Amino acid sequence: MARGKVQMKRIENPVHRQVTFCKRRAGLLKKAKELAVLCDAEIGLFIFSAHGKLYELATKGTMQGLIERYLKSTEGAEDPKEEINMLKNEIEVLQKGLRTLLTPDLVAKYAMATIVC
Amino acid sequence: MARGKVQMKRIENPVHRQVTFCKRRAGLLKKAKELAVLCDAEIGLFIFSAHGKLYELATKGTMQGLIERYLKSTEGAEDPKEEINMLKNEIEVLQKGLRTLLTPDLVAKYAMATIVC
DNA sequence: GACTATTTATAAAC
DNA sequence: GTTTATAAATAGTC
Repeated sequence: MARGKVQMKRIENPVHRQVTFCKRRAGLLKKAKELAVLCDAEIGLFIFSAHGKLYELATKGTMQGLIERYLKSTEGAEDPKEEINMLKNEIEVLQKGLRTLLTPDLVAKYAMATIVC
Repeated sequence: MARGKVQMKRIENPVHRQVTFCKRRAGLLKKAKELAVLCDAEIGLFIFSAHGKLYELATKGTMQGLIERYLKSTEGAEDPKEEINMLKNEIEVLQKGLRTLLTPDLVAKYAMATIVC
């Protein structure tokens, strides 16, 4: 994001990857706290490093408490909801990829604009 | 963050709060995905809006799977003795670092030798 | 682990 | 939802 765009793929250089992990992890935790404070939300966030180390944030109470709330709010429709969300995510990713390749006339030609229901 | 700094407290205007919630929630989810991809991390993130609506992201597998991993990695680590020992070790390391910097007369002057209980 | 040049995120205003 | 001016995050560097 600075002094050069970043490619959205795994950083291969282990030193660069570790440095970026530290910086962005700190940034992510900060943003999560800010969202919770500014907008009165409750956030549970946990990050496993590639080597298995855990970093966590629970903006209210304990992570266990938030996890219980999460499980309660999802119980009853777990599997279908999970699958639907994963499929929606995949569609989103594919569509973003498509948009970068398609010119407006190609879109018109193949009517790709209606790819989404 | 733009056209004016933001005060780190709950946004009182409900419209502003809702708009900010949508924008920042999207930003937070994006940042989490980026961290996972760039640094080969696994992230579980769930957000309850002030009104109880759930937004979630699991960068690998399902949130249930990540929660299980989280619970495993934290179980057993709650032993107070374990944490006390780790903190004592850290203090020892820091003190050794200090001693390499302090000359005897500085130690005498500030009585740093008694910094630990 | 501090310093910029840049990119990104986003608050306010449409 | 789009735009735009500005604040924040951060990639590369030392």
